[in-house]
Amino acid sequence: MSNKPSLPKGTRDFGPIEVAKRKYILNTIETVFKKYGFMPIETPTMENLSTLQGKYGDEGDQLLFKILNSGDFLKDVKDEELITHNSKLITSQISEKGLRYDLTVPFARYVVMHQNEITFPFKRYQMQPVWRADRPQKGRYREFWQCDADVVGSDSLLNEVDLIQIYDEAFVKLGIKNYELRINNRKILQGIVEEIGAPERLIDFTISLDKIDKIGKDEVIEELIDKGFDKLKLNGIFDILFVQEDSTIFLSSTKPRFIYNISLLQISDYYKSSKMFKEGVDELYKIGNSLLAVNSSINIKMDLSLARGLSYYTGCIFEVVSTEGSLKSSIGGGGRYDNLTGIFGLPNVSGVGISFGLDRIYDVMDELNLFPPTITSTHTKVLFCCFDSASQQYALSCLKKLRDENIASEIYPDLKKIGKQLDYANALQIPYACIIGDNEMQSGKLVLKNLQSGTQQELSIDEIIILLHR
RNA sequence: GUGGUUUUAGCUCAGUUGGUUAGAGCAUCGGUUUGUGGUACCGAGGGUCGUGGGUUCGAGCCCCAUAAUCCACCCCA
Repeated sequence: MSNKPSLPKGTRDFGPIEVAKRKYILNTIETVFKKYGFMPIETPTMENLSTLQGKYGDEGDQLLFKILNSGDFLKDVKDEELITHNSKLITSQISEKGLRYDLTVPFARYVVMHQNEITFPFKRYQMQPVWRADRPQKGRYREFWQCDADVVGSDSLLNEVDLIQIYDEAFVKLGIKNYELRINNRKILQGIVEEIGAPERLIDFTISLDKIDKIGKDEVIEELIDKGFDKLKLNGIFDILFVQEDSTIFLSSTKPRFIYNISLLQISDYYKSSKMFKEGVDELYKIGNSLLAVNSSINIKMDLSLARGLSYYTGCIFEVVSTEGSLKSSIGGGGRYDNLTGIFGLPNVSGVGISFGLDRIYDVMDELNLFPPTITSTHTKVLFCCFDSASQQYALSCLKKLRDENIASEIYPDLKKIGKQLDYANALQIPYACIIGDNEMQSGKLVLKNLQSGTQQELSIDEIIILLHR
């Protein structure tokens, strides 16, 4: 038992049943993506660090997994630089590539590189793993899958409306009925920080704001003052931000009904004086009206304290949380980004997208027992169990016939006792066993045993095929 | 980056104030039953108790260090 193998921190193996469950989620989401007109692409696991860095904020940059250059990677590092122990300086010289941190930035890179082949607006979906050098904990992994749907090359808010419906449709299909979709608009927050005279400090502001549920209004104000925000100007803000309680969009339990009360926002001074603030509010208002038009029963809630960490968002932002179960962190998120392709040299192409967090969705569904019981590790319908090598030979032609009929089947390869062979079928939840020995070979009638009911009957192979096709 | 938790059989965990040969359940394999599984019964294999030091006549248990793990914060899917 020396040298026990282990996995890198934050990574996991997936056995047959886990893979089956994960594929169930992926297929469900993919079906919805396709239904709304999205097309699949895939991008490489690794990207140039220059593509990834500077897109996710300082925090994100630190969480990038970097790939050591091949060969003599220290060749060009000068001795005096090594002595400085300046990791940032040296890292940039010994690492040029990194593992993708999300699917949005690689997608923006893809759009720029393939802009001449793409018909805009381009609606793509992408389901691939991403990597973050985070410290693992509940619902947090270093390797996890995201399922993204994005539209680029269209400013229309109908895209937001479509994406919101995709969220709802997918989660309902998966059985996650108790979820909450929170929506906000970065323009509103941007308008606020501009009005309080700190237009460059949106992220700083929102990070503190995000804690309002946890630590309360007073603490947030205190933290913002500590960060150097103007105390007097801050006071006015929270009158507006507390409007979030009244501006919840929800459906009454009896009759579908939108309540989208932004009247308090509209009369606020910010709404009159800040163009940015007004735009953000108007966008949310339009989205709400469109959702009303599709008579959607979506549980969506406007939450002005929703911030989201990724720095590339500029418009609407979304976040999805399961309100049932022990996992409190988000199982989906997204938003509009106006300048992401601009960074790569293709300006004036706005994009908006959403992401499903496969692994967290799995955790929620597993805890709440939302997977259909029909998901099993094997697809095998029939296991051939034979008494001797002669009947094994005989079984081979039967096996072939079933497989030709697309009936998943297999033969137990070893000549063990029938009981052991049936144990194998039970362990794998194979529904039928076909038992063959001397008697069966002579009569041509095989014993087909239903392993759930325990009943068995003698049938020809053709009769078996008919029975299994039902 | 900060704080805490846990670490004993393949898995989940017991293990008393420090005292002979470290246990259970599940899983695996074999048998009861050589043409029929799930239940039941019997049996077997499998552990330098995370690692390295220390205290002691004696350490799974006490002390120090270290690693891994999970959880919380930060941040995020």
